[in-house]
Amino acid sequence: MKSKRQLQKENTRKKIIETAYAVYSEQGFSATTAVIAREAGISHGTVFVHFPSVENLLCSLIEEFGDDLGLEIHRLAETSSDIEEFLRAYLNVLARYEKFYTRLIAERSSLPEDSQLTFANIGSITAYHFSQVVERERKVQQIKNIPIHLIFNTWMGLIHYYLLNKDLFSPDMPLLERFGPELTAVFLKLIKE
Amino acid sequence: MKSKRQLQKENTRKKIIETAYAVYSEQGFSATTAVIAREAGISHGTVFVHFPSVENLLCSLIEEFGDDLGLEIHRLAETSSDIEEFLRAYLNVLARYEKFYTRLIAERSSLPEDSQLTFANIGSITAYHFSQVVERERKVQQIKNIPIHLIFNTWMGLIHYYLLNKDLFSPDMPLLERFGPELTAVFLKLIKE
DNA sequence: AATTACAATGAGTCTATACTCATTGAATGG
DNA sequence: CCATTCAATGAGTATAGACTCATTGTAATT
Repeated sequence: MKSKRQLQKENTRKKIIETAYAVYSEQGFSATTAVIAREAGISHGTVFVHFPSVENLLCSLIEEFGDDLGLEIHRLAETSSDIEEFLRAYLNVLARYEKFYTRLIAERSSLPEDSQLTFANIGSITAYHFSQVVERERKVQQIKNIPIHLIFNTWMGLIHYYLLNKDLFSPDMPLLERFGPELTAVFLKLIKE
Repeated sequence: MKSKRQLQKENTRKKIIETAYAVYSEQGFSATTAVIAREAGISHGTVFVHFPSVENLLCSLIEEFGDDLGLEIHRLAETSSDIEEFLRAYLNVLARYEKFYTRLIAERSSLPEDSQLTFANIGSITAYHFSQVVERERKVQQIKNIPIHLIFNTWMGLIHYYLLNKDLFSPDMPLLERFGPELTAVFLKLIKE
């Protein structure tokens, strides 16, 4: 049985994580603890009651995010019947996290090393499931004779390039909503014989 | 006729630009003016005699870099006989600036707005010449019926993705030297019928 | 009811780094 | 040869932002 205090503490921790997620999504990772505390409606010092450092907060946040995203991608890889369906579904999931994900890829190099590693895991998981789906597809359809990791990297490169240049391509609406279908179609056209 | 003083001043300015270029290439743009001054063998205050702010120094630096790179790409677009030759030559030029260029794309979002705009110009110039070369090629060879800007963005996405993940793909040697030819070959295979 | 534990507070400390400016000494010009 | 200019200096200032800790008030325990 959880005491009132424990519950309160957990709530506060959750509140910080949620607020940090929202604030970082909007302002990027240079947002300060002061802003997060204000938005969360708590005092500045409280952040450090729950997390020993911003670095630690950030890492917890990315870990949680990675677990979520990884889980969804895993599910997609199992349920999708072909590569087209998988790519579409993948972009739909990514679209839900678009702002945060875009911040991650845009500012990755300025994150603490721990956070970078945690984020790199998300990449590995995605690569793994992507490869599975393509291998399955190869038995059914003609896909160009190109190493699978290069096919994957072309896909990720294309999606990341668009996300990173959202200001250029789709300044006024979510990028994946605007360009997801077109990018999927073009990518499929490229990899097929 | 230039006085000894003018020469001295120009030299110091050049020295600062060169040193900043080298330091930023190695350490990223979070490198401090203190480090640049030390490496340049001048005192800290001198930096601010020549540039009103780090922001201004950075912008001058990127402008100069962009002019160089733009000029070379322009030349390549005119001299290359086909797309394969152009892409090869393009990567060779980029390889000379690899470290700095990679820092730019990795840390772009944390640069001051001026610098981001200056850098965006480099992208436009590249896109323009790239398109020219592909249009020329289209008359000679079968290239998939895909809008040219998407072909360009796929190429840039692929190259940037590899540069941004250099640690993963080629931690111990320049990335473009290691992967340039392979990436060119795969890209050409993708866009041809 | 009294005592203890502890989540939360927020004013205050510490550090990093951009930027300033009075001073210096060499180059320039009359 | 003296006066003036100005590039260069580097100790000093200002600011931002992470992190601390003595204090507070409420929940838990006795």
